[in-house]
Amino acid sequence: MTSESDGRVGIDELDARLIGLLEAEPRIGVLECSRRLGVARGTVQARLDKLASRGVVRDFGPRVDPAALGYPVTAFVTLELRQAVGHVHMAQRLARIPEVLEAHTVTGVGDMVCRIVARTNAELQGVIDRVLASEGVVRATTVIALAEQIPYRTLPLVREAAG
Amino acid sequence: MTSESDGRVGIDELDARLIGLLEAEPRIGVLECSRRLGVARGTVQARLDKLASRGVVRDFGPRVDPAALGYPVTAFVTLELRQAVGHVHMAQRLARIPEVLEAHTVTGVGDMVCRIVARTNAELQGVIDRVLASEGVVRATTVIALAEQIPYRTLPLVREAAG
DNA sequence: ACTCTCACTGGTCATACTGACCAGTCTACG
DNA sequence: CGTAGACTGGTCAGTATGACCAGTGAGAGT
Repeated sequence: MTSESDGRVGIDELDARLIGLLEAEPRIGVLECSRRLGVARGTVQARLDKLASRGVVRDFGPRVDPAALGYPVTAFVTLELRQAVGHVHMAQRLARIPEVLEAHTVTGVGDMVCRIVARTNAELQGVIDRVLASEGVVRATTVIALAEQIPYRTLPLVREAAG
Repeated sequence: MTSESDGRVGIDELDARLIGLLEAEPRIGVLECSRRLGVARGTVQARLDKLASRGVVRDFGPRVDPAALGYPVTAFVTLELRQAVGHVHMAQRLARIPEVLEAHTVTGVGDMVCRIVARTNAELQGVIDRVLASEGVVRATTVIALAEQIPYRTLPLVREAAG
């Protein structure tokens, strides 16, 4: 189970190669993976099962591109909440806005950070308005993402974890 | 092709249900999808092909959970760059740090926002140091994500786009 | 009214992947 | 030294896949 020397279960170099392979070509299937990695099919299957059961690989769901859906504008909004309003309550409100793709509570002056998208810069205003419509927001700071210099990735991290 | 009335190609309600289905249970395959959606298999296949070719569904790659990999700490770092240093150059430097999962150039006083992860809060410092080691960073603001109130999602947006 | 195009249906077909097994080998470890 | 765990290389039946096809219905354009 690739416990290096400590008790932690970690990631194998084979695991990393497997994930990398599936990342690059998700459609190839277990058999082809085993061929390319030079191991038996059962091994690949076992590794995948283990990665899935440990939660390292959550699933193989479709990765939707909001831009292709017609929402090319991305922005990050930092919310400062009135003390009285709980994060959970705020999160529930945000969850009802489809354009809110993600929300975190964070340290610092801002209490929450969320990622929102919109069809246009003009509509972005509308989305922000809906976010702010929730009473309890004392202040909000919005920055618009101009370019995705590094698109979301986990591969380097996986390789790093594999050692 | 689901052009509502304007020239734009959009998303169908069937498309949305299909994506939702695959999001919930990615392993079921085309045939099972067709059964659950009550349409012919060829239709599902055609829809999927179209969604893929239009880029709405980028791929079905493995979704890796950094926390399960041993990196439970997430933080957002806002970088203010010296004018002389180009974003591209900075992005290249950041790309070499595995813990940097994502980076955007943004409007506002900060010039870049990036998402980083670390094994512990202590190691987070190390990661930030590596980010700041890149000359050209005038100032950096870090906020640590305490909780993921809304995990990254696109389904509501897909449904919204489907109308 | 006619025809064209397009999407969908419901069916077939051969291919080949899947998940389940199994015995045997090798290594690390107590 | 013996055991547990991981990997190999093989088989097996079941079944999904991708590629087809003819026929139908709706909508657009002539």
